[in-house]
Amino acid sequence: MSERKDGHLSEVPVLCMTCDARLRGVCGVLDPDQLLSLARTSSKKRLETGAELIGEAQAIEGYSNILSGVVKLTKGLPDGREQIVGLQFAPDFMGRPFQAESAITAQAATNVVLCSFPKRTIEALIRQSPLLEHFLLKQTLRELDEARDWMLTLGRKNALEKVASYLLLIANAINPAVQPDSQTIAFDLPMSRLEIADFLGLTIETVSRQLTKLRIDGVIEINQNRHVVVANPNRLRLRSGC
Amino acid sequence: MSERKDGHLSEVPVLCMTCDARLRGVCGVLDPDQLLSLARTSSKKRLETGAELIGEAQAIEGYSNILSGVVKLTKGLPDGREQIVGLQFAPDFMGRPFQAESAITAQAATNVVLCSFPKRTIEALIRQSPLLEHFLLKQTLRELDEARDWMLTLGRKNALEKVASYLLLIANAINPAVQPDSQTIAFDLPMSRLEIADFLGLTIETVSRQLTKLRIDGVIEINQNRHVVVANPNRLRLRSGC
DNA sequence: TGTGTCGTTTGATCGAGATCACGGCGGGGC
DNA sequence: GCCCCGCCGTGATCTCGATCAAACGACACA
Repeated sequence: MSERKDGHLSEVPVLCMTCDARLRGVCGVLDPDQLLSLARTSSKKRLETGAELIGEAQAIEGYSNILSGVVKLTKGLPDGREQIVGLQFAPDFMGRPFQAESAITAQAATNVVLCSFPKRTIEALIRQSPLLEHFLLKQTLRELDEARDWMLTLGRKNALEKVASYLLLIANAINPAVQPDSQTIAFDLPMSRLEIADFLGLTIETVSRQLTKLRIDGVIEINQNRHVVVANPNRLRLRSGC
Repeated sequence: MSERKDGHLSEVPVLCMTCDARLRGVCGVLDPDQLLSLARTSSKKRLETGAELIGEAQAIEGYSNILSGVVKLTKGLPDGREQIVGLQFAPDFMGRPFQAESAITAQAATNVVLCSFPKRTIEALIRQSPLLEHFLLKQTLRELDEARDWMLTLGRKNALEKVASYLLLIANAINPAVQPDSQTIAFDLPMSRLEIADFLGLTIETVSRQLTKLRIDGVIEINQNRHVVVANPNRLRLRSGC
């Protein structure tokens, strides 16, 4: 298994032979029998924006490969306050092994296509295949690193730095081909202002104002609310606090 | 391997035969040869409060079992702002497999005793022993859950809720014997006001004021700055936002 | 062409927590 | 004893982001 520069695994274990070309046949983690049993139980699903994959305290029924789109993981307080605690992009593998019920809500932030498997099948495979467990450990460690990075942002950055950090994060996640530092990047925001606010621990008004500030300062361009152009990513990095 | 109610593993793989009785000989994860090679390379270390185990961007040289004390994991911004992104208590296993250099700083928050092993030894063992990797996956998943819980606190709770949440977290971590919900608990804070502030994304003044508020409201007692008595944990829970 | 809704922006005001300032307490060295 | 220094508490003030309020643009639909 090789790694991309950003730490994502570029070759994920094949978890479904019916998945798209990028995932098909890449990895020798599973033997043909195992692949077959997976393929028999897997199913491709399309989710509309906003669809809930699983809610807090619900029983965990399966695991999924994200084939396209963005899934947000959220936690809420009883009074309705919400915090996004993680984002998952293709080709992430989603699921929480060894646990009966979910501690978080998973929801489609964009239209999402995923390939999902029953809990039992995956857990049986984990027991059989140390390589699969190794893969899961690496992905979990990466998610932990990302979560800790984000804790620094949530706890210690101001609103402008948070928004700048968010734009850089999305740019990297969506555009995995690593550019030289100062090259123009353009991308569509996969989330609404409310979702960005819930990710950053801010309100929509503050997010909007900081985006406007970055626009007026000439750091970014925004078209039709969602399309962002960053002429010089270094100027953005300067405003991200690190 | 069995789990305590709070999700910690009560029986960790033996990683050192010279460690204290609680850790010695508990687990069949490693075979006698492996144990022997570990014992040969392991060393017991005592660290004073404030001692740094590893710094950001430093090469990772080893792994450790915490035998006693509390270790804080921090990330900093270039201008000096700091955020604690994790706390580790005995008998946690500390280390970041599969990575050449550390993304965080690890520092003793109290006096700490640990049993440490060279990187090469542990990584060789991981390659040999799927059970050890399984153990690491479970611990990493637990740390990820804890990090995400804390992201909700950092992003969406106010100062009073943060301090109340912190007290509950410490009470549980230090006093792993699970009490009935409403029984009096008492413990020593393992961290200074500055460290608490760096954990909560607040300033020392705000931490101090919220502790005073809880004291005046009769929710907690504080003696000699560090010793805390919570007569009715439910009253604290009510103020923690969840 | 109006009319509704939803997501967003912008303006005005408020307030929680940061910042600045100072004083108290306790432990260690001499 | 005295002084010093690190940690802590508290008061006064300021500021950033929340809150409240209104309007705008895009789109759907009649």
